Formats: sequence, structure tokens, C-alpha cells
Amino acid sequence: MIERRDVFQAIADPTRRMIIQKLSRGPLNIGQIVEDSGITRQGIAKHLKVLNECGVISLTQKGREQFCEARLDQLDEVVDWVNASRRLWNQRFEKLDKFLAETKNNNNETSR
Amino acid sequence: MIERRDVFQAIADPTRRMIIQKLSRGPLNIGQIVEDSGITRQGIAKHLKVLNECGVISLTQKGREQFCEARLDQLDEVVDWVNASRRLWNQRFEKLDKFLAETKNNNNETSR
DNA sequence: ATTTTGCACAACCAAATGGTTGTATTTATA
DNA sequence: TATAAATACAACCATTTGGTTGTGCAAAAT
Repeated sequence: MIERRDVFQAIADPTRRMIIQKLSRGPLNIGQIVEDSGITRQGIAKHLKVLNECGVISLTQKGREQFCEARLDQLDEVVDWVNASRRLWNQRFEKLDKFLAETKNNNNETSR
Repeated sequence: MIERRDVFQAIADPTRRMIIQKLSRGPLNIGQIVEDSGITRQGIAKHLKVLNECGVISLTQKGREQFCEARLDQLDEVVDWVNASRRLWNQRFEKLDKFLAETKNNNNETSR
């Protein structure tokens, strides 16, 4: 299996989505993210590593503490992909409409 | 580990995203999806099972063949989540602006 | 100076993932 | 009717995932 490190992978896990949501309100250090999360610091640290590798957060050392900041612009890739799929989907209907319009007058059997 | 079956999981895998893209152009049977995919029919079938369980595609038996159709409306959940995160993010800046505006006149040391 | 806090690193674990092959079954087709 | 096509189902496999505990170390706080 190939270790995948992209935005889609970043948001695939509910714990990571929770982390992103928390960080959307402002930068936090690990301890603050751990609070009420229900999992250990080490568990959170692993998720932060993944999120960092996916480019969704940035980590900056500040003395003893490590501050995590969200990089939400990276989520564009996800929205772009969804929109591209939707565009194809809509084209499909346009083609169908065109086809129906063209065959409408030629065939009196074009029942719904 | 818990077997997660949601839209985020559905689009996490590149092969599944490829399948969704193909299906965005119109319904296909398994054989057509397998074409040029580079993986076996059984591999594709497994992905289709996941996509179906996540509600991103629907499967309908048609004689010997099975037709797969995309249910792109399910992707709304992803876009909604991204937008919610962005909303929080923007609120953060609004609060900062407000804070700066309030402290501007009280403190002559509000350097950039 | 000692203790606490925050974190990094490593090992471990069960379950999930993303494939494969192999076999059987049903449905069209020659 | 025999054969080919499309699928279903199961077993297998290596790797990844999402956690855990345990140890050690540097930076703050007392």
C-alpha cells in the first residue's frame, strides 16, 4: 500500500476534522488540542504529523511549546475536485436535453 | 479501528475519486469502469461496494450486468464542512479587526 | 536546584485498507 | 446446447491506520 499524503486523506478521519475545526478558531498548542478530545497527546501528535505532511496545518516551535495553525486554503483542492465532478455531471444533462430536443420532432414514440 | 463509511472516506482514495469522475460522465457497468483502470475487476468491485455503502453511487442490476450511477449530491456534505471551517476562520479575522479598531486609539504602540 | 510541563521518539497492537487469486454461479450468445 | 461474459463470494496478503504505553529530554515554574 502506498502512504497517501494529500488533502483528501487529511480530512478523511473524523478526529483530524475535529482538529481542523478547532484550529479554524485560531492557533493552538498540542495541549489545548488534546483537551476534551478523548485521546492521548501522542495520538493527537500523530494526527498533527499527518495534517502537517498533507499541508493542512503548519507547526512552529515557540520555546518549549509548539503552535499549530490551520492552512485552510489547502482545502480548495477538495472543493475544486467536487466542482469539477459536478460540472461533468451537469454537462451530461445538457447533452441529454440536446438529444431529446433533436429527436423530439423525428420520433413520435419519445415517451417519458 | 472503526470501519468508517462516510463521504469523506469515499473520496479519500484516488482510485475511488477516479471512479466517481468516470461516473460523472454517465452510468457505467463494472467492465467499463475496469477499462484502463490498471486494477482487477475484483478490486474495482470492492471500491464500488465502499462507494455504495457511503451513498456516493447507486447500483442497479440489469439482467446480467450491474449499472453504477453517481449520486453527486452526497458530496454536498464535504463542501458544507469546508465552508463551515472557512466561516470560523473568517470570524477569527473579524474579531482581530474589531480588537485592533478598539485598541487603536487607546494604545499608540499598536505597531504592525 | 528541583519539580513540573510540553514534547519527541520508539515499540507495540488490532483492525482496516487496497489490492490479489481462485472458484462458483448466473445470464447471454454462437 | 455449449461456451463465453459478467458477476459474486471467499480467502489471502502486505501495508497502513489509529490508537496505546513507556522512556527520555529540554524548557519553565516553584
